[in-house]
Amino acid sequence: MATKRIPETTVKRLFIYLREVTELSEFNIRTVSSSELGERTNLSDAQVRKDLGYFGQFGVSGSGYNVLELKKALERIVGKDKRWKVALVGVGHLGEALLSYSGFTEQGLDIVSAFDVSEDLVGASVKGVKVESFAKLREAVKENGIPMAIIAVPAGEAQKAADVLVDSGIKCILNFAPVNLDVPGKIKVNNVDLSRELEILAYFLASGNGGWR
Amino acid sequence: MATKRIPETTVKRLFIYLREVTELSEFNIRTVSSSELGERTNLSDAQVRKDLGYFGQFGVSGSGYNVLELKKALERIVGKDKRWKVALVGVGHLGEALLSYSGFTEQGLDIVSAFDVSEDLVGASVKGVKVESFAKLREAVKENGIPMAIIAVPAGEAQKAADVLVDSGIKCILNFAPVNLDVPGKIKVNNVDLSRELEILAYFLASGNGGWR
DNA sequence: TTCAGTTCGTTACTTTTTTCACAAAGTTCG
DNA sequence: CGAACTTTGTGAAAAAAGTAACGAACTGAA
Repeated sequence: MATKRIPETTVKRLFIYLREVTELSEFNIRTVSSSELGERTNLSDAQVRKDLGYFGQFGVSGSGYNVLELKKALERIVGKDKRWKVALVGVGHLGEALLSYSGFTEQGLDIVSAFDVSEDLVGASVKGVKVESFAKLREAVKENGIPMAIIAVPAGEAQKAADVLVDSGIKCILNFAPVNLDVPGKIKVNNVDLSRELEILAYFLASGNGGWR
Repeated sequence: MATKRIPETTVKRLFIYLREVTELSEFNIRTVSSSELGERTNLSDAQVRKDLGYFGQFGVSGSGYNVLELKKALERIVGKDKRWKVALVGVGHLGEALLSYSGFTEQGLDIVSAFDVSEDLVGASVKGVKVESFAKLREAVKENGIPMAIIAVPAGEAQKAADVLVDSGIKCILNFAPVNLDVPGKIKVNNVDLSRELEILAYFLASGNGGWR
């Protein structure tokens, strides 16, 4: 493997593989081949082998991958042996849904504090997390060394939220607001635009819908 | 332009451009150059021109693109001149957040009916949309010719939901459940895995976090 | 009108990502 | 053990995506 650059597309797929081997392990399935894994994930066998190949040799010729071993290896690779603190900015409907979502905790991600501008919300406790005033965001992130944040505020407020987060020393941001955040290059931003995902589907419907995949 | 295949990456960016020109038009800005548009979206000017080039010639040498014209052209291209009916399957926290989200309506996407297995929810009205029994999903989608659906049910129920949707003649699915849905190839699926988006950020933190972008 | 300065549209080039293909390694079964 | 399979890991080939470069078109000022 040496020190080769890992494509981001590969990184994304690692989580898909991990999800799959986790499920296989729950069914006590011992081994899985690259083609089986590919079928289950709609990817080619070659893609699976190449992706895993970036990180070492996990397979056995003739029989495939040991499910438990691969699971452990992937967990180590993606950093699932650690837990991460996350700050949530914006406790509207989406923010609340994110707080309620068990998926984060299961994956080692703990939303440790939530912030909102609404005085009605501040002080309330949503799913065991106390909502604090937006004014305290900067200090809280700084003091607790929280490395990542979720922005779930309206589009108009998102840049302001990002500015405060950047100032507080945040490292990465998951942004749900439909705007392009302007942040320093060293900060990694991941954008999720809920309506755009549906709009893309509408585009395919509109454009004669024929032949994808 | 002729009949050239449009890369999906380009399609995704069209929505980013559209968002930007919409904002520019609200500020009564008349023209925008590919480099300005690129700066605002963190893309290269060449990228902008190339993407738009797939669909025709919208620019004027020496001055750039007419904002209003480009906006209209993009709206037509992405099908925003139409409205789309959407079915929502699963009215948990996330489903509720999606129903409350104004972004969909603004973008021409109308969640016209919602379905859930919980008897407590059925009959209730969430944001003006009546929650119906999951048992009625098939018929409702069929009768109303609803072309797309959102799956916002727990992972364990997602495949079942997808099966019913496929059977009812759905064309596209936006899937929030962290599973790979097994559906016929003619059905377009878009997956959004909320926790994975955060996990990817955690991966970058874990992996020495140096040098992206 | 002319000229210097912009900016597009497009083709050629570069880089990245995916797929192919096959030797080497491991398995299974008689 | 040996023969017939299976399956990996990995370079080489192909495809896709992104960048660079440049002629042509347009603008605006002198």
